Amino acid sequence: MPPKGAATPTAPVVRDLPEPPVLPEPLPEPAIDDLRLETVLGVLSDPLRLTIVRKLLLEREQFDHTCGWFGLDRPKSSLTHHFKALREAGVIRQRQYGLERRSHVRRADLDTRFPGLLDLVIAWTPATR
Amino acid sequence: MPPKGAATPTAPVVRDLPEPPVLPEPLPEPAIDDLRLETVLGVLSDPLRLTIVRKLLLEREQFDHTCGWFGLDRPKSSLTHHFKALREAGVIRQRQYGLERRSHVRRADLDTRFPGLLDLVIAWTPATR
DNA sequence: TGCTAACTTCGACTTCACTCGTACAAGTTC
DNA sequence: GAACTTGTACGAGTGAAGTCGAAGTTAGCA
Repeated sequence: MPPKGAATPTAPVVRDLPEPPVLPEPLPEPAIDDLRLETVLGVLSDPLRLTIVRKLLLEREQFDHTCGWFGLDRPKSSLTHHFKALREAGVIRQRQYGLERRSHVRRADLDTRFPGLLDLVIAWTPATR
Repeated sequence: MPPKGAATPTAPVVRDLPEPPVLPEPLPEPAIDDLRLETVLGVLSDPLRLTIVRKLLLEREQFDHTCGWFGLDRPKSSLTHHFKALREAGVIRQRQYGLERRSHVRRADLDTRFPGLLDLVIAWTPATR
């Protein structure tokens, strides 16, 4: 992921950028050494959450995405629940951009602690029934 | 422990049961193409079941093992529950040897469908607390 | 100042999974 | 056949997790 917090010599006067010049702090999440396999597996054992993580991995991972970007047909309160579960298990990182809460997969951390796991998520396809 | 299913010729009357084959048939289990990642992850998200699978993988995998072999400090009915869950998810194969029901990991099937997953189980260690 | 959008928090409901006691079944051994 | 061993089946209790409506919070904006 490219570091975009570098102070540019040209002071930004344009304010409608999708990405603020300073990256917001991530919401509370477990440190890489606190990631637990059983917790990560448990949080990934849900088809909806597998869909979320897989979509994050496949499409434009270099950017964060809002909850609404996924186009999931669930109430917002349900989505909040699942995104929170993913974040507290250490699978995704969430940052607050003004009103929006954007997410991306902690790919480097997961590849370090559980190599190959995200490849299984990418290869996953929903059940056909 | 080797299988001891050899029928003794001193049996007075052969019941109307079929002659036992060399290797007992596996208990009902999903075919390899029916293995579902979300189901396998869900069944492996339990520390006790991770312990069972990891022990099967690490110690003398070439043999089947009975439930009692694991030395788990749980009632038998609880162990039955977990072994059944593992078998129905496709993680282990169980065969009936007389009184005993022996289990081993479906390593080849899992490596084919979910490469790298069992390596994560082997590398897993229980939480220290 | 008030409206809107994006998301959270709360709470209730439901469903599901884990735990385990009890009873039962099937081989083994004496 | 009786006792023992190994494990299953059933069912109840408990707690965790998913679902989602309703109300609240916050940032941007007119």
